[in-house]
Amino acid sequence: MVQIPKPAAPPPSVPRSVPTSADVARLAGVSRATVSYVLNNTRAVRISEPTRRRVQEAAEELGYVPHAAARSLRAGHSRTVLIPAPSVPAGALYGRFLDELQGALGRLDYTVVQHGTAGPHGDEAARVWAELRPVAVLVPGSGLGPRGVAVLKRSGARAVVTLGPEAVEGAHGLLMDHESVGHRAGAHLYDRGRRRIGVVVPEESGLEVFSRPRLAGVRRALDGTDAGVTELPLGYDEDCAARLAARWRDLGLDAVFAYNDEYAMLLMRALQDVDVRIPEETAVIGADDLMLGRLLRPRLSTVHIDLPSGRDLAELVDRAVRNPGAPPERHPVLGARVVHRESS
Amino acid sequence: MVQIPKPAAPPPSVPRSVPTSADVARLAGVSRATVSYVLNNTRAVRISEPTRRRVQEAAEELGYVPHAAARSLRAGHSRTVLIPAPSVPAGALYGRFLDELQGALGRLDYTVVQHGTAGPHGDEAARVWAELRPVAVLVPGSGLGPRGVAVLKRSGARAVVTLGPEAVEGAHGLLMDHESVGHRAGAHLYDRGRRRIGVVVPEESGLEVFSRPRLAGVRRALDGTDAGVTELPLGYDEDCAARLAARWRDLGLDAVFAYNDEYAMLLMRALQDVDVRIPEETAVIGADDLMLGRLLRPRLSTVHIDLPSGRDLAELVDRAVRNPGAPPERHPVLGARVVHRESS
DNA sequence: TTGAAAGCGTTACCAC
DNA sequence: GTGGTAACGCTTTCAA
Repeated sequence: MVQIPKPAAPPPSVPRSVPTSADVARLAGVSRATVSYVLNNTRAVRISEPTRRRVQEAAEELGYVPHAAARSLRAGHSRTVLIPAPSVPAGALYGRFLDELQGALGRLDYTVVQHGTAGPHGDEAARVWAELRPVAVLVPGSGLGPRGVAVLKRSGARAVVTLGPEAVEGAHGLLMDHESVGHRAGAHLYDRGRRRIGVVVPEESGLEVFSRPRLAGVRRALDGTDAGVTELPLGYDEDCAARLAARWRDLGLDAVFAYNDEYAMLLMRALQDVDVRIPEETAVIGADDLMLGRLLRPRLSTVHIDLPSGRDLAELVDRAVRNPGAPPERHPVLGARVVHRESS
Repeated sequence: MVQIPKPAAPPPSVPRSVPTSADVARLAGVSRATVSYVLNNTRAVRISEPTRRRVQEAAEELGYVPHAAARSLRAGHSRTVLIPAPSVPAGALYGRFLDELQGALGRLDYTVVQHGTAGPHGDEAARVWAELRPVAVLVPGSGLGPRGVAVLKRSGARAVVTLGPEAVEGAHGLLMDHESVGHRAGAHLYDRGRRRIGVVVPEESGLEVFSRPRLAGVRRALDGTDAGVTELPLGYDEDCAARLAARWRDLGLDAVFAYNDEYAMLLMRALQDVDVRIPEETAVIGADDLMLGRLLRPRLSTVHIDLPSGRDLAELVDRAVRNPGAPPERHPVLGARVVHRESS
């Protein structure tokens, strides 16, 4: 059979295939090099104005769009910052933070890509991420170990930043100190004279990364005092909350740290429905300082967490990319502080 | 100066560059082709077990990870579904929907990429998206016109699906019928005997796409009746809400459709703070049927919106990718219905 | 000022 | 069974 090297004359009315720079060159009557020069505004080479125009018109007419993969393959690097989508429905706080971060990275000329990892987790997922050859990877939550970091770095990632509670070897870290969130909450309740303190632990899987250190923080705050801590598993669901509220008086608690503001709202409502007076009978404190806490009655006390601005984190990434040899930066995210309102 | 073609012996302790399949082949003592066969489990070719093993061990040792860009460049297509991050802080409803969709697409073996477009909007942005050569693009909100769709299709996107309120030429569409959301709310309030109806219109920019049709829907519901509609601009902010509440009695309204549950909560609280009785004095209804509405007192009436499941949308995408010639599917998202609780 | 050609990492088609 | 080789789309030296 004869192999036809190229379809002789593809009817111009049906441009089935995606136009390439070669097509543009052909139409403009120049070489592919010239097309590249014109479309990238290469300063080192001067192209005559008429040629320039012909190329631009040809590109326009064909609807030519450069192929990012081919470009970065040739260049040997990309400016893609990969942010795996958290496997856990993260809170509203994280959502806002992410938006801000995306904007800031965009302004530094990075392309932000959020990758929804369907299957594998942790170090498994790192291999998938590495296939995309990002220049930097920002990993929320925990789950990535030193092995995963190594995989990413070996495949060209110049910066790996974890946003989880603990530092990972080889990676920069924004260390969310959830333990101190719990500590602040526990100390606050203790100072207000509470001694039998409940701590809500969400039943939703994946949230343990945050809830465990928060619980530990409360424990540490009350360690060596006459106060006791009771763990309260709770699903994010009206029924679960109602069931917990139903046995509230048997629990004999005088305060509760409700993991975050959303769980606090859920629990507070359930308690009010069974006539537990807040804060007289039971004090309630949440965390994250969401708007909704201010709208509740009584107004919800909360632990405000000072996340770094998206700009700060974007600059950390940029710094790390520019200087990949530098030792990992570890930024403890401080600034957890109690906002005392009416519920405690 | 003499150009050295290849560094003679890069010290194996410092593998500075990213390992390629050629490196694996070299280490295993086979050709690149064989490496490809082994690592991709190519059925058509049988590779001897010892060779197989050698290749796998070499890949393991080098920490080889295939280069997705090179692969899809060679293959001529990718399985990337691009979802631009909405320029607007979308609500919690959309967030959950997106999570579900990501999972469903992942299960169909697509790679979901959320692209945070920093700068340009609409058809401008389409060019940037097209550079990534996605097999499908899912555009939330409006802003993409027929030109943008054409750009995407010409650069190889086999499916473009818009999630906005109106159909776009050439694109499949999940038509969020926000007009009928407003219509349902308006009709409900009218049926409850309300005649002077306020409609909250968020001041946050970008939300007009949703708020305008919702307002129009209320207007249509009350058209030709003795009821009147008052537009109420409101920023998502306690102060704005307080200012609006302060002049509430001057407005003389007996009902309000608060755009969505979050704005409803904000406004309801502000009204209660100035002793406007709900629902006696003013009925309040929101939209989106968020959990928080059930937790408010009085319980918040709302318009529940039946979004298609992530699985449904994933299947629409898959169908469209498999059969790009098919005419655009237009799915009106129906199922807006009032959930009557206590606030109206 | 423009063109020819090499090469980025991968895979598929043919020979051996 | 295994190994060359070409090609995907792009940029960039080098040469004309």
